Amino acid sequence: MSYTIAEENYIKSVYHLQQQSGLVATNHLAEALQTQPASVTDMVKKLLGKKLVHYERYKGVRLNAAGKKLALQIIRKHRLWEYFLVNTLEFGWDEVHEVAEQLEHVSSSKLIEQLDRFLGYPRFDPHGDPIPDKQGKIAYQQRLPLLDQPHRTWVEITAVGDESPALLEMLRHHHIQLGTRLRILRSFSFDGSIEISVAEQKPVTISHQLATTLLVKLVEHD
Amino acid sequence: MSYTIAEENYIKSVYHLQQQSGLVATNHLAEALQTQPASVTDMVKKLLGKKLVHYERYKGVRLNAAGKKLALQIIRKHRLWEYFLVNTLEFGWDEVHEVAEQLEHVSSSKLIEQLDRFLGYPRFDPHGDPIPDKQGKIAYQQRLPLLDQPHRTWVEITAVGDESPALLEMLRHHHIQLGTRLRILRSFSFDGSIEISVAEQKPVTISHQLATTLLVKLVEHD
DNA sequence: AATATTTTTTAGATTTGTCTAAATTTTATT
DNA sequence: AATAAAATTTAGACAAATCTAAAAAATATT
Repeated sequence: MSYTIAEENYIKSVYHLQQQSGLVATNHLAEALQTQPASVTDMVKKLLGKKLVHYERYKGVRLNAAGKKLALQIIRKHRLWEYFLVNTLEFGWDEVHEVAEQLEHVSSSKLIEQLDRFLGYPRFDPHGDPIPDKQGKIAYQQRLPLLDQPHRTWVEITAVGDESPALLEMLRHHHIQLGTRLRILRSFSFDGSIEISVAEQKPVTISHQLATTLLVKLVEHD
Repeated sequence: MSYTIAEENYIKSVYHLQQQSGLVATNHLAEALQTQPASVTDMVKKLLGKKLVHYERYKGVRLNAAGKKLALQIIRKHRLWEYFLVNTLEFGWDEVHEVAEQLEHVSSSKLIEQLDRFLGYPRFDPHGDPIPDKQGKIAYQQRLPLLDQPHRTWVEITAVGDESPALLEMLRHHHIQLGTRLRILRSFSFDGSIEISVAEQKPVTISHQLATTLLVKLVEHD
């Protein structure tokens, strides 16, 4: 079976929203999709007819198994294209979202398989979000706030809080990207800035604001 | 200004059909687009409203300057994606058309510019059709039937007659592809087959049927 | 030239996805 | 518990792109 672009966008939005709220409210979905609540009700009924969601009037929507599978396929396509745009076509990460929104609706299983292969089966997109595999399986990874980590513990950057070009510029300046290893050496109570050592280089200081955007996992260091 | 997928498909079809016939007939367009003549009339009126075509009732359509420019942009996207699919993602050339039909409607000038750059600014797609450049300029190349060429004259393959997997298999077997240099050594009247020398290798014989699919340009050989 | 055939257009209907305005249900407040 | 407010659904309408059937124009045939 195949789905329209509008249907795919609804399914993707429901998936993201239900991660937080379980049942997704009509108004919530309407806001996410920049549309009217009445339109949401209409479309949700259609998705119910196509057996992709559970839905009860005045209660809310959530995906059933088929809906989740579809959502993961779409998210897989979206994130693979984002990875492609950043790593192959040298897009800045602030420029990829809109284009990936379009590319994710191109329907060809061979295209996605070959793209995945060409890219080397990446498991995380440029923002650190996991790329579902062909079966929809997601690799999980810790995403702990850097600022919660004890001093001198080695960690690795797994994601960043936003996708602004300003943040990207900042990170480039400090040679920080996904996968970069670092540890906190000390923190300053005056302005909340912290001193870190990036990949065993000499220490640098970064602002509190920058530090809060960084999410990490714990790693053993030798 | 931006256009719907339906509008883009009409513009592309008019472009291809008017190459041959000048003015494009409603029925002709309907057949090419696998739709009803009545639908074509409706859409042509819309394209007229958007100032992309010349149109007179009962006479036919043709693109104006704006329509031609748009058509070339779409064809550029289509052929760049085909090149990408074959050369980067290792698609067989019989598998690319349907996917490129979808990708050509993705709208992002940065995407196309970066793709073009990544591919090395190719001027011909995998079938030998020219890829319009950013300005819509097309590189022309001779496409002479191989069988019309005098014996012992060096030529280079510039295009092939069809895109079947069977032909692709045949060409791979003989190490013939776009850009391959060869010359006819002799021809056999019995079955129309010809003996050729591919890239100075030892001569091989190919069938008349295969030979007729090959289009070439003349080259100087040293 | 008159008639038949083909091509094209018009008229009216359908589907998809959306909208506004009004009605209904749920939730919050007094 | 009654009422006010918020959320949601229903009803009816609209634009885009298509369709079928009928009418009109152009072309071909006798």
